This record gives sequence, C-alpha cells and structure tokens, in this order.
Amino acid sequence: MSDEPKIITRFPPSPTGFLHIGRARTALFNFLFTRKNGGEMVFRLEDTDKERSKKEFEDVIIESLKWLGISYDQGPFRQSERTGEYKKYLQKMIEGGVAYISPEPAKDASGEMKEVVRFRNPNKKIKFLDLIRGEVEFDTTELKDFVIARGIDDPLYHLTVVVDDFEMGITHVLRGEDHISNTPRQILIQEAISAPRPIYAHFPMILAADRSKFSGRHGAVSVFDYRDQGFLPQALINYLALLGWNPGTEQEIFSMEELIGEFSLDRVQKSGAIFDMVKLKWINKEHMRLLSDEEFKDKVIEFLPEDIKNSAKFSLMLPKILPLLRERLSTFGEVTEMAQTEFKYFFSDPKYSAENLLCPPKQRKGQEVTLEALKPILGRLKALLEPLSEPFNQLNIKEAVWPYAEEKGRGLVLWAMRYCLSGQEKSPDPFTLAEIFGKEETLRRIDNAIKKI
RNA sequence: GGCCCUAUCGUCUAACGGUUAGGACAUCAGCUUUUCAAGCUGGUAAUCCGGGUUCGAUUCCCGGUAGGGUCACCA
Repeated sequence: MSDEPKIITRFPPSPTGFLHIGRARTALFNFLFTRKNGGEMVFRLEDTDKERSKKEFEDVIIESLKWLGISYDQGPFRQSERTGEYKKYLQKMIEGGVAYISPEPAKDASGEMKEVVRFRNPNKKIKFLDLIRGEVEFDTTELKDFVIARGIDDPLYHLTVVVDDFEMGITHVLRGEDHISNTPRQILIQEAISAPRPIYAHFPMILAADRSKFSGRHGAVSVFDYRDQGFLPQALINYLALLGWNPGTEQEIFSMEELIGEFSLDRVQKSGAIFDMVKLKWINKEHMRLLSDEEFKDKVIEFLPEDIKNSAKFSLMLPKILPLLRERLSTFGEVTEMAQTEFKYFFSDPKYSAENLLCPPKQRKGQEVTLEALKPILGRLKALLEPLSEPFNQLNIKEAVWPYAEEKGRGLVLWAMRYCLSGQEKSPDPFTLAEIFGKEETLRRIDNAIKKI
C-alpha cells in the first residue's frame, strides 16, 4: 500500500434538467479516474437554486447514471439539506472580516432593500495548476466583491462548492471547461476559510457540428434521449470516452472495465470535440455485435411496435429475421420504423404495383422485356420450387432456381422473385427470403404476383 | 468588449525536434455469382497564417487569425 492520501472525486450536478451528454462525460471521466486509482467518488446534488431545482430531475439524473453504469461511493448529498453547515462558515467569515453583509436593493425591482453577503476580494492574482492545461493565471480584481449568499440562510454556489469540497475531503476537482473561470474565485474562498486546494483538471467542451455549444436545438442532448433511441449504454460510454480522450493505441471498442484500465488524465484532449452521431452509431453497432442472441432478441422486442408483436406470424417470423436485423441495425430504435416499412412484408402481404416486378434497366443487361413476359417466368419459378422436398433452405432453393436464372437472365428472374416476396426495391436476397417464408408462403406470394400481372 | 482556453484529413484522433504525417468514422471506386445490408480491397483527404529558435519544426517561443468558455442575488 502506498501512503498517498486516498483520492476523492466528485460529480455535482444541479437538478435543473436532464443529464446532458456533456455532463455525462464529465461523470464518466471522474468515474474512470476514480476507479483506476482506487479512490472514491462523491455524488452531490447542488440544489441551492430553489426555483429551478426539481425532484424529478434528481431522479432522472440518478437513473441516467445507473443506466450508464456509472456508480458512486458516497451520496447523494443535497446542498439544500446542509444549509446549517454553510451558515456556520458564513458567520465565521463575516466575523473574520473576509465577508460582509451588504444592504442592496432587491433584484425584483420592488424597491425594497435586503441584505446579501459579499466576499471581501483581496484583489490578487491566482495561479493554479490544471492537470490538462498546465498553469493558469487569473487576476481576480475584476471579480469585485462577489456575492456568496442571498442571505445568511441562503448560500450561493461558489460558497457551497468550496465548503462541500473541503468537508467531503475532495482531492481532485475534475469538471468541464465552463468552470475554469470559476476556479479563481473558489480558490479565493478556500484561502479565506483555510481549506486546502484540491487538484484541478478541466475537460474540453463537447460541441455541435457547427462548433457551437451542444444544446437541444442540435438534437438529442440528454442521456435518456439516446437510451430511448435504442443506443446501448456501453456504446454511449465507449463513444463518450473517446470524445476528448484516447488510449494512445488503435483500439476503439472498449468495455467499461477496459476503459478503467486504460484511462489517464494526461491523454485527455485540450480542445473541444464535435459530437458525431454517425460515429456513435458505428460504435453502437460494434457493441450490438457483442450481444448474445438472447440479449439481441430482447432488445428488438423492446422496440418493436405492439401491432407487430400481436400479429399472428410474430413468434414464427421473429427468430428468422433476427439475423437480418443484426446486419442492418445500428440502433434498436430503427426496428420501430423498419417494422412499419422495409420489414413489414415479413408479417403481412407486401403491397406493390405489378410493373415493379420488372427489374430496373440496369439489371436487365439490355434485354427487351415486357411485364407480360414475367408471367411465364414466375410460373416456371413456381414449378421449380414446388417439387422441392425438405429442407426448404437457401442452398436447395438456389440450386433449383439458378440454372433457370442463368438462362433467362439473372437480373430478370431473381429480381422478380425477390420483389414478389418482399415488394421492396431493396431487401435481402430471394433465397434468404424464400427460406424464411417457407415453401407454402413463398409459392403463395409468387402466385399473388402472377395474378397481379 | 475584458479575462481565460484552444487550433493535424469533413469528424474523432496518433505522431511528446528527424515519419512517404499513422488509424478510425464518413466519402469515392472495385470485388463479393440481381437489389439492399454486411464483408473484402484500394483511393481522395490534414499540420490555420506570419515570424523566430534549430542542421532540422506538426512538435518549442512570439504575433496574428479563427473557434470556444466566462464575465448573475444560475450552477
């Protein structure tokens, strides 16, 4: 055992909204750093803003962390339950002369006077070491005598963070870059109450595609949005970890355990990174591959619409189309849409117009063909399939059909076969489809096509 | 605007003074016995600009430019 003091980190969101993707990454980096170094993480709800803080947001944040697999060792603590603590410090500061009560006009323009507590700014330069950015220096003069409490029982953010970080023994403050300019005034307060200075590190921001702040108008920003779209938590974690950090190797797909093993603050990026949904989807797909068949199936069912789940063919078809879904899905949310469109034909007869049975010119290889000509072709197809004995599988079907397709033109025959089964311009190949449908249903669909012409 | 931070392919990034500037996503082309998906192969694509320091700068220093953060009785 080393005699280094135990590392204690913190994740202190304010319950004024959902868990933003940027804050989730901050939580993740804190978590990885803490686990990697055998420390403990404090979870603290900074709810001193009574107007905006809501219990429901607390619940959402807690649930979001749980879903992501980010755990903490202490908390949740609520600042609203610690008013007495802050009051003690406030009184001590006022007695010591490092803070003072200042009468001023109320903010609400009622004309009334009230008393706020201001910090007596020593107006000096503060220099601190940031683990990611190196030495940073601020002149605090411009901060003036900033307000640290609305009243003796109503403390504000800068005071509560400093007091809490001190009392909870926080050794490392790892947070977003948006807090870097808050750091000097917090250091000032620390010095005024003789609290030790924690080690700081400020992570770069997550940006939208236009390099502006990543916010609601750029689409999904809350962790639950991604959950609801059918992303896997391990994929979101993986992607977030790689946004602003890299292992120095070429590995890109990580489990949480692997991330903990690899993580280090000195490989965290200094500059902001654009959130790229396309890459997230790719990572999600990679993690979907890692799922067992059983896990994959359960997730698909979760996202399938009710009417499909209630359809007569559901339990028969589901296991057969699962392998197709594995190749095509990059999020589970996509099955909801697919079930109504490109995969609907598995559960009910396809709807299409007959002329589309004729393949596009490109596949025709210059053959002059009319729709009429398809009638005997489809008839012949039927005749070829009819005598097939079990197993009615891809291999046997292909064997039966192939020579004829070669003879008449592969594009022509195979497109028609595929199209009458799926009614889709784009779909899996006809042999796969025929196997999935089985002989009887395949023949029935070919028949339907013949009748349509 | 003041203060602070940042700057390598379209995007995420590697290269911690010497590389044909590497990888991944995306994109393009070809191959995979019709289409799609998946897969395989190959291609296009970057050191913001200007000064230094150095035998040699993506890398170190300075200036510019651009982007971001922050300037509350929010956190």
